[in-house]
Amino acid sequence: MSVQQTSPIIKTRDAERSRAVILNAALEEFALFGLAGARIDRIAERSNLNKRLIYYYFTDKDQLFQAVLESAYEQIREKEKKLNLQSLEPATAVRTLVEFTWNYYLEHPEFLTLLNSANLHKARHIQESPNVRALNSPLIELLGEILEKGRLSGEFRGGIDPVQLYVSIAALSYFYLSNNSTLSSIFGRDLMSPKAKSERLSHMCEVILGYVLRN
Amino acid sequence: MSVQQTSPIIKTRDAERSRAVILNAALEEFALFGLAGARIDRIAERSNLNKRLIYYYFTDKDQLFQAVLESAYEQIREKEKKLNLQSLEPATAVRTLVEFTWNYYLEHPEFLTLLNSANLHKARHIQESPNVRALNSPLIELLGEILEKGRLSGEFRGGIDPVQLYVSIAALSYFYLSNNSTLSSIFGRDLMSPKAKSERLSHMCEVILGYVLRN
DNA sequence: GACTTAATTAACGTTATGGTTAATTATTCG
DNA sequence: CGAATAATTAACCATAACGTTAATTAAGTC
Repeated sequence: MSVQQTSPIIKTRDAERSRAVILNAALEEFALFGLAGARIDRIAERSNLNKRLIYYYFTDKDQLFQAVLESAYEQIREKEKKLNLQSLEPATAVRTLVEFTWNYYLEHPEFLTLLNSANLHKARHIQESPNVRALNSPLIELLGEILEKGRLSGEFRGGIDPVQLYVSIAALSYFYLSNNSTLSSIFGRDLMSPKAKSERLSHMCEVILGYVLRN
Repeated sequence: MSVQQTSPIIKTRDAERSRAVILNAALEEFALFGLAGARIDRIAERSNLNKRLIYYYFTDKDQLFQAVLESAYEQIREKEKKLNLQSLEPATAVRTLVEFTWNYYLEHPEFLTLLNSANLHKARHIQESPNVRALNSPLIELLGEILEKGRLSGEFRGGIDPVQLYVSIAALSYFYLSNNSTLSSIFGRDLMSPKAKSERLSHMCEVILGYVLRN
């Protein structure tokens, strides 16, 4: 019975797979250490692939970072689409967006640290990426329509700028999670306990809906 | 007439001054490149002092970063105190806090990037700094009192957690400014024009006061 | 004004790091 | 099957980066 012996593990070659594995390892590394703190050698180790392949597929560290960013944006945009906000009542749509944003950031802390790195570099990597800029959040237009619908039915106040609202919705979750460590330290209070998290979500919904709803 | 010739610039020695110069140069460097991206050699150049002095006064990069953080926190706490919120009407106090936060972040972008770096490192440098933790935002207690006063007079709603409110106030300004580059890029809209900035401040005041005020 | 101590400097050592060279092994395709 | 091409590897290079050694110069002190 000649079973696969010990571990010579015959690796079948697959460019797509290798590329994806590297991208994922890089995502982890960049999220953990930032762009400057990330180590190419460590990304190679993480992916169990030869370092040279990173350069083979991504040219250099910056382009690798750019690719990681692009992929991260694609992923959140993908999930945003699935929300189908246009089919919901305006108030429900806004609440759903708040909840989605919160949960997405909670489940993807890498996304936050990645964006922080991108911003430290003045979004250079995004500007150089036609891909990301093309994804140009159609969410904003959708949110505009939702606000208009709500205003016409009389339940929303008028004059709300969808960009301001979107930024505020993101801000409330983002800051709490991204700065959780310093905040918890300063306040001497665990902001990530289940109770704290649920209180945060309630609070954010109250703030945002309180603002949007005419009353 | 033997005037101070050319430029041998007799440097008087002053430990306090040197320490302060280094601290300031380090603040700039860390704010610009993050902890990992910052270069000790560059900090030496920035301060026009010998590199060895950095180690002489601050031991190593991490402790230097910690000192920079401590100093940054001290500065904002100092300014917060001067607001004298306790002497204002509750609604005015809250509005003042929103405006102060916005302006402070606007005038001190280094503070934001510094905090981002601190958070990337899980606030390790703050936990190791009894100094910062002692500064334990007395603002929260003050805010609690303001909320209570507003509730008693009937103009504020009840049941507001001062920590949640404080985090939200900070969040609205912080995220907008810290993530300004990516946001501007994604939305294809300059968020830092005077008009955009003034709109942002109005929006934030509406959101926060709308939440706090009973109506 | 010699002596001690504190501030400052130049030069150096070691390791880590991004990136490359050049060879090798698998895969594809006529 | 055999040539051409694509994926993968090991070993290497240059330099940048943190931190140190050890000497030097200014400031106090008696």
